[in-house]
Amino acid sequence: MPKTTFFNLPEEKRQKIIDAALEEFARQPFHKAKIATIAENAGISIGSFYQYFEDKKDLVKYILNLLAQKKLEYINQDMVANREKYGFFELCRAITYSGLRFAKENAKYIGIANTILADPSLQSEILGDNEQVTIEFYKELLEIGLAKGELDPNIDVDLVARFLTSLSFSLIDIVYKDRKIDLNDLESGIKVMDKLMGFIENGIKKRD
Amino acid sequence: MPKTTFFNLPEEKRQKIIDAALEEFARQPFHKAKIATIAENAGISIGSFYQYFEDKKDLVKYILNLLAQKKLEYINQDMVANREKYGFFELCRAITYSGLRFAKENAKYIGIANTILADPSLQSEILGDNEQVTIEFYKELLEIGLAKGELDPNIDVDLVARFLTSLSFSLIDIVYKDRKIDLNDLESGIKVMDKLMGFIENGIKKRD
DNA sequence: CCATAATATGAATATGAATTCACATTCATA
DNA sequence: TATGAATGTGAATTCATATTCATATTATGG
Repeated sequence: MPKTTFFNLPEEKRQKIIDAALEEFARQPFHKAKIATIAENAGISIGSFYQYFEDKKDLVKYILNLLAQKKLEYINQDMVANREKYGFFELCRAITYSGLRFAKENAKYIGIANTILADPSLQSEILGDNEQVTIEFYKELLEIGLAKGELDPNIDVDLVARFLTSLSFSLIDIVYKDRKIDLNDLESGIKVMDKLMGFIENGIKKRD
Repeated sequence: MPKTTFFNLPEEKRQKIIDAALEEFARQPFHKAKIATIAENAGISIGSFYQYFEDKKDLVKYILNLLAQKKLEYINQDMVANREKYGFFELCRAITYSGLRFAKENAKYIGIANTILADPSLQSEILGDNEQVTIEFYKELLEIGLAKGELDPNIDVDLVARFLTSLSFSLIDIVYKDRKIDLNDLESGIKVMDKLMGFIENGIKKRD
């Protein structure tokens, strides 16, 4: 957690620091990202940086949390809260779509988590069980879908949940990495998503 | 490329160095991996290391090439050479299966490429178009499948090829990361694979 | 307007490796 | 077995950065 001094800062200055950090971590992996660069781009001195943050890890943790939070804001909270009211595939589509919008609007930053997590020693410490949370969430959706008879009762919930999690990351990857897919044109992104959903739906929906 | 001195080394010693490097790069991302540790575990001096390799990058490139080569050896060369003789899904299964066997037998090392490539500055330099090659390969298989009428003519070859590539990485990921799936029991790995293939087949095969 | 606290600063210091280098050892050949 | 070229060595050097700290500046409230 940043020190209180950081939170005492005027909004604008705080944002400038966050932006500079995002910029740097998007460009470099943790061990190459320079505090000096971040400080310079934020228009503060190195000393000030240490006034605000415990150390580099403190900053990175904070940045990752911000991103996670931001991503959450993209998903339709009503749907999540009332998940029983919606169909499984409907929910899946909505979640995937929100992921897409997030990726589109934060293209520069979605690589950060991956870059950071490439360091096994940071993995456990910083992100921990974030992925696990996603898997659990999908499992819950699958259980609901099964109870409603929407899904093939033979599916292995655990396995499919893992797939869905993995697929959603893949999707982001495809949209993010491929220059072929123009992020400014959400249409094409949606096409990709529909393809993905088609795979899944065909794979696990209940057959008559 | 390692210097000639490296290739003059007795097989055994060379292997020891490679093993030590694999070990270290599997544990640490590029910038944290220590030459000193590699040298020590290989039973050579740091000085010798620089007798054999230009620098750290030189070593990493070499190691990644070795892994890529090794992975290739796992796929059925006959099937690849005579790809027209086999069905699309048959080929997909075989390729995925070989990836699985590779993962099983090299569990420790399959994270290396990912870890290395998390560093954007190494990405282009070291791996470059390795992924592109995979995409192209799948595209070719898809074209053949289309020509034979095995596949839904409406699929977007480019997009599906990207998916297949991404999925194959996901599969490895799932098998690799999840402790739930016991790698010593290839059976369960095959089950995962069949699930995956089911998704794909249902998603893109020709319907009557 | 002063005193004290809070904040800002960047040069100085600490740290952690990569890389070099001067010297030691081994080995192939005469 | 003598010789020097090839190889081996790890302490010393260099370099890049995180972190600290003494000092300056600014804010606060009495």
